[in-house]
Amino acid sequence: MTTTPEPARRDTDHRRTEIAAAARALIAERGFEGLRTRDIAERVGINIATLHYHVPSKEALVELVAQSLRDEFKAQHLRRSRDGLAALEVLRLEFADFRETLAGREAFVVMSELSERARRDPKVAAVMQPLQAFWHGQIAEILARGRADGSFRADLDPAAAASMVIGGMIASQRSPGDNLVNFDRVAAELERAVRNPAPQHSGLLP
Amino acid sequence: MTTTPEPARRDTDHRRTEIAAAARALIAERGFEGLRTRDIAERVGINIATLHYHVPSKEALVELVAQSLRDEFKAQHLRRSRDGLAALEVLRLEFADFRETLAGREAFVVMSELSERARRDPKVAAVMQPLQAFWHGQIAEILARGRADGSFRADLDPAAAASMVIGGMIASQRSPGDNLVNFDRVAAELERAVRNPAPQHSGLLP
DNA sequence: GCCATTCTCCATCAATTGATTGATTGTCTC
DNA sequence: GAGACAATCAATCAATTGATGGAGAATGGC
Repeated sequence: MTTTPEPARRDTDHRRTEIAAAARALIAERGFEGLRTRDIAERVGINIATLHYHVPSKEALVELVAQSLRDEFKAQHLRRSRDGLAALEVLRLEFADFRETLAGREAFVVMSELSERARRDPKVAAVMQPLQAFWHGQIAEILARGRADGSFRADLDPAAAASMVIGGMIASQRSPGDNLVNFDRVAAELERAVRNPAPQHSGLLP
Repeated sequence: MTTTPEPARRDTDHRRTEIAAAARALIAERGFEGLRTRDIAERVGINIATLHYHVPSKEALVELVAQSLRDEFKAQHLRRSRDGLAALEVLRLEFADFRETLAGREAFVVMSELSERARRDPKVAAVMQPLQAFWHGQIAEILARGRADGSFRADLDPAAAASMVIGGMIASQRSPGDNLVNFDRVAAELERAVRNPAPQHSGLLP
């Protein structure tokens, strides 16, 4: 790998992917404060100059990391088909998606870190904000559908409840103890929190 | 202030407070990545060497910031008396407390930043974790009380629901639009999410 | 008045860090 | 094989940054 010089072909995309992966790992370990271009280059097994050849600046590097995370979430979301499922079932798919991200740990930590950074880095915000808006919108839509078909509470505010759902999932990771166990408990509670306590019959209303 | 030399009395505590305040403001503006001891000293109006006289190292400085935030939250929590209030009323006090923190903006951002940093800085974790545990425990207790007296759902999981409440409050700040408006919407939704849809009469149960 | 203590600043260090320069190697095209 | 291009590295720069040493000024106790 490192000793045998790889074929000097046009693998800029490949190198950028490697760099993004190394950067993500380091961000997960030390946060943005501890992120050093040298460390990234070392982990990839290349010279700093080579790193700068593929990614011109640290700013561009952070943007690259944000994009790589966004692409991963997009791909993950598309992996599970939502066709013809009831609102509650789709909500459970969202839980499953997030649970999967949690299991890998790294992606979740990097996402938290990026969300924080997006507060003052417009380039990162430009990547993360649409992602978060999409996520929030998806869940709000699920909740609105469930409210309409009577499976969720009639007094549900879809947008506000979406924040509650997302926030609950994230906050479940701040408690001590096993991460996945905590998540499952909160997910179950979220389900009870949005379900209709007095579900309608499938028929019409007067 | 800067021209007139202040009386060189034993005001180390005062200086440390000033330093903590300046550090908090700078963390809110630029995050931990952008936190420079020189900038803090400049904002306080003292020399870097003087800063290091009062706070020996940057590590100690971060710890100081964490402590100052913890003390503020403690003081804020004690300001409102909870005596003799119903569970729902106490929950609303928690909402009011958080809303107050939000209005100041800085404390909320610094808290988020510190929570992130606590992940890999044991000294920060030692300050922040008990604080978060206390907050979570308080809310879980309120929820358990409300469940017991029938004002909250009977199938409530207090610990999980506490994560949901805290997470919802925090997540309300990630949505676009006015922060306080978003918070109020989510707080109202959280209230509906935990309330008992079929409240008992005030009498006994068989 | 004298001295210890506290607080402050000027000057400076040593290390770190993002970035660049110039040269080298291998591959593809013609 | 000559030229163009992609990819890589060793060496180095300039700026930043946390931290220190030593000296000066104000205060309080005696």
